[in-house]
Amino acid sequence: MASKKRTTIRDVARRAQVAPITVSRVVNNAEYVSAETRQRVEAAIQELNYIPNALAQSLRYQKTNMIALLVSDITNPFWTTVTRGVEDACSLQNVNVIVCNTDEKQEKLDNYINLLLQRQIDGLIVVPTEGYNGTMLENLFASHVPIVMLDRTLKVKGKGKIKEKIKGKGKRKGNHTVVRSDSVLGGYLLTKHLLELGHRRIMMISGSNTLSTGLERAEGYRNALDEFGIASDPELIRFGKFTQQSGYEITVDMIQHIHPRPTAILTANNFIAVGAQIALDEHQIAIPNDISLATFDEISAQMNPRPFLTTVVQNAYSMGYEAGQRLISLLKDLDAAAAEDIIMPVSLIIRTSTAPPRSS
Amino acid sequence: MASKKRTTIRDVARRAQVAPITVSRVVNNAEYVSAETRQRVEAAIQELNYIPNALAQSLRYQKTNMIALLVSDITNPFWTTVTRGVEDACSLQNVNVIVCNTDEKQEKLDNYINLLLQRQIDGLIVVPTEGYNGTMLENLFASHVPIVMLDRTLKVKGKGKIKEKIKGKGKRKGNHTVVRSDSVLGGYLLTKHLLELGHRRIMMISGSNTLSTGLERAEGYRNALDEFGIASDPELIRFGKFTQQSGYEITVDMIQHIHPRPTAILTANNFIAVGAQIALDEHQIAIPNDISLATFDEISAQMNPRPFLTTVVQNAYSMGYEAGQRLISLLKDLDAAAAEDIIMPVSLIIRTSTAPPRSS
DNA sequence: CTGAAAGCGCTTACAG
DNA sequence: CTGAAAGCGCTTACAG
Repeated sequence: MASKKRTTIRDVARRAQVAPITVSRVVNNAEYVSAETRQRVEAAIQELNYIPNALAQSLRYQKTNMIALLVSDITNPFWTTVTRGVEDACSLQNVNVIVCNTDEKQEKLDNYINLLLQRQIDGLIVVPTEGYNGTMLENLFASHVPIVMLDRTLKVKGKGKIKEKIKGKGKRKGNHTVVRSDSVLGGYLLTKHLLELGHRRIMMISGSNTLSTGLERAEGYRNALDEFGIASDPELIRFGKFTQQSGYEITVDMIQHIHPRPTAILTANNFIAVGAQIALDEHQIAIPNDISLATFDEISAQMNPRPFLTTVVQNAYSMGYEAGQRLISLLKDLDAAAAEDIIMPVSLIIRTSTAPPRSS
Repeated sequence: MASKKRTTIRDVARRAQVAPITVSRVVNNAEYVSAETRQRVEAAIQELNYIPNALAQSLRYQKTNMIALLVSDITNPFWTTVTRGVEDACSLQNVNVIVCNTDEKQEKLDNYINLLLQRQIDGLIVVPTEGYNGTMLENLFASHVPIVMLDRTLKVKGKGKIKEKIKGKGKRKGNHTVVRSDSVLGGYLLTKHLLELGHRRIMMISGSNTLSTGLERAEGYRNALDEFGIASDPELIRFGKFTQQSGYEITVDMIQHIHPRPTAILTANNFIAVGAQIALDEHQIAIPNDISLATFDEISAQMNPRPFLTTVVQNAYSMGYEAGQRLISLLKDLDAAAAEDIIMPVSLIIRTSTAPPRSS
């Protein structure tokens, strides 16, 4: 059987007739190495096809130059775009990004965190999973590893430790900061738009009520109703999941059970919107003639080549980029965690899925 | 600023009043450690929240227990399913999988390979990118790192080294094997189905002609035509990319320029099919009344809740699982690379997108 | 059952 | 400009 050993710095040193440390100097093109020696070493590196062992380097440097991005659903185009932003911000600083898909599963998140800590990851960007109540996030916050909480924060019922540690609004210590979109504003803008069109019975189909995004988008909805002096009907606010399935089910349920029917629906993300669309479609309820539909986030271009949904868009790329930058500054100085949360702006795009209600 | 140092085995040893090696024994629950000592050490581990440094372990073991999966497009549900198969096969053996998305870009593939080799990855599962002509794959084959080439092999024009090394059919040495679907058979089955329905002008829209999958699916198509004694019209075979865009463009081009129009289209993957569908739709060409459409791979459930396309399906999950298993056996014994390529079966699912041609 | 020594591959001081 | 020693955190092989 062929030898499995990889070429080491010692092999190169022997071949170039120098000490290992000299090879190291050439590789890291540092300090004074005579042109002649350098050439000899470089030749040896070429000939032996030497690749430095990053494990040994990291062990010595006490730094891996790797950060991880833990996202909840890599198939969502929103997250692939965020990922691109993170990668671009990090590659400028020669930091490598490991992308891990938690698939909205707490065990996966916990496994990854554990694995990454073992592998001495320099820092983490974490999108917590729905309804998270695992233990690793707490461990993580207890560690000195810099963290950026992305998009969502956890809202735990009761005053758990995690809540305190994770909320972090205005907090001045700890090893993390938060980068997220202005969900409250987004919910407000969408609702206000519908109210201004004349809608009075507006249904909010949100995601998980264990996630800040789910709660805050509903909060913005309520704020707008308040502003217009409309009492919010509890029947018209539903929490579920941020999935197509959930959007579909809640919409069907609404169609069957809520009378009079709302004249507009507001969904808390793109997947929910698609589910709602399918349900409305199946029941021959026309958008916007019979019901208006507005949503957070764009539908993927593939599923929806000609966008027609009125939407609040988050700038996914910028959000990723900011998160990457912030984590890198934490890497350099953990105290930077004290800095304010980064709250990304959102903007309303009005398209043809929203119109005045028929009755008005 | 808070200390960034993580807890080491030495800290634990000090606390538990034992030697570091004893802590190591407890952690790896190996050999004889007295119950009393073990308890003391475990307590110290708990109290200090000790996490072993996998970098140091890997350096010592000369093994990382990590393999990487380099896929061409993580947004394609085919590849997410393959990924799940790889992960399941590997997790049974306590091997961790790093998933990297090359996005069909050669530079990304080369970067990842380089990075992963530096990080001493134990083995790789690689889906080469379209039109690859980089250098890292060659380096990789020159190394002793076990590799599984997945789904596609590279076809380089002329007899390049890479070609020889990668084709590997029946070869008895080297550090890799190939796991792929039976593309020739798939192309044959789809075409035969259309021929049996009475179609005689069948257009094949394939992907890249630098990839085995693109070429072999067209080969199966030609085989079936041969069998039915039909001369293949070069105008009716088109290579492009495995993308929706490419499928769309080629279909539009066909609609505008090819007369008489083919009565059936065969697309080499799901994305091409979606592009073709959209183009046909835009030109009010009905499926299957005006033209039949058959394809490789399923369309994602999201885009297509009620499947109606006649399809050759590859078992993506099994393919991933087999690839994972094969790589793990290579890890244990590189000579296993000598084993035969694994060629996964495909099967034809007939739905409503194919029907006899109108003229017949 | 427990520990001191040596070494995985590299780099940071420190000498020359 | 070049190198010998020491150490990053861990475990193997050898002593006791």
